[in-house]
Amino acid sequence: MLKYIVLGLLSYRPMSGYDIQHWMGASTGHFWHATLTQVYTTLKKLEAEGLADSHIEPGTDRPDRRVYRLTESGRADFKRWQASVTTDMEVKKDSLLVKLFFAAPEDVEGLLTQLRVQVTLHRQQREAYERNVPQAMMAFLSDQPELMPNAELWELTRQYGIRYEETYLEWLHMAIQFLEARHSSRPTDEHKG
Amino acid sequence: MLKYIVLGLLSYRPMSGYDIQHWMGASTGHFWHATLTQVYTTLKKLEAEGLADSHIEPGTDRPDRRVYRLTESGRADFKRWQASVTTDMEVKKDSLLVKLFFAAPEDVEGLLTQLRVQVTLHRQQREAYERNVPQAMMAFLSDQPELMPNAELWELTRQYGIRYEETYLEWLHMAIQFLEARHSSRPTDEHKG
DNA sequence: TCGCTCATGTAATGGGTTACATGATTCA
DNA sequence: TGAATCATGTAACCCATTACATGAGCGA
Repeated sequence: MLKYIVLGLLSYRPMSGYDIQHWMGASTGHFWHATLTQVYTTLKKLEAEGLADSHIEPGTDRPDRRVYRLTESGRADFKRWQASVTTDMEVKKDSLLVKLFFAAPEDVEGLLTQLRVQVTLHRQQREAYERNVPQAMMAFLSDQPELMPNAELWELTRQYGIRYEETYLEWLHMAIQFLEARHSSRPTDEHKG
Repeated sequence: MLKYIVLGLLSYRPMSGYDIQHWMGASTGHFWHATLTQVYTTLKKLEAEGLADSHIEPGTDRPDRRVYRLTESGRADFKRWQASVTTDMEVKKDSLLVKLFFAAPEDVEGLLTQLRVQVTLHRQQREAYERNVPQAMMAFLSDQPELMPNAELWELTRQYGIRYEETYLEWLHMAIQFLEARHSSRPTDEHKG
């Protein structure tokens, strides 16, 4: 799958591995990410498969860059993938839910701590979608104004991110309220006889 | 991570690999899943690490089963994990969003097809949370009524699943409406939630 | 001086999927 | 008769993470 994000970014313009990692973080980062290592190995594989080619761009006061460009074959492969209909739903793995599911029901305090930390994290994530992501999109567009029509699609995925975080936060509040209510209705051992 | 789902299920009662796969599908299936192969290899590793032990239960008219049971060490390891606070947010990878992000803006028809298929899939998923998941929980509880207090936590994760699917569906409708409007005034099939 | 950004990669390991291999019983 | 359920596993492969290795320039 990372293959297609890399092909997708290269379909906009030629890029180095470093560029790809950078723009991936700013654009698809909230629904797909990868480490730099993975990007470099993916690019190497794409070149071996003939879907991209590369050349070295010497840097004057910066390190040399290996810049990759889509080949015709690469562009065709990407279009073929775009046209294929996605019919499988991948499970969104979430270790917080695993923890909650298998928690000891009597350890309400521990659970509440976990959930409150998540509230902070998901708020930060929502902030990022509202501030950083639009900024990154603008930065990209100022380099390539011809991608303006694509920005509408980017915006749809950003809307998804915002809605997702809002739902997560609402659910967290609900869960916290529920557990708090349970907790206070259960007196501690000291009061029992 | 699968390690902890397996430990979690074994903390309820001793089980075979087949059992674990079965109950995982019915319980944590919507936020974590695994193939049978993976379950068997995970169990083997748990036994090698001394976190579980196993014995063969001969089957009379069915195949023999290798039943695993948590060791003290396994129970301690699981508790340690439960107490550790989850502070990293894992990115929920979604190839549909990748496709949407990198789509050709002029191919509105292709996009609409993709999105409409997703509506069907996510409706099915929502149905599953509303019908199959509660049934599976009941089935498990009828075997082990003492897990009744845990069922409240299971229910919280189910609520998460329902909310997630509803948000996804709302977002899909929004995206479809948006693209239809852009595309001009071509009437299409209905898609009500 | 410390940390960040720029810039490239290899090696080892771990996690997960697919294919392969086997075989009885039950139900439509 | 054919599919589903029950039940176990190995081998090969692919994908992803972490650690390792290098090194210049810039701003606080």
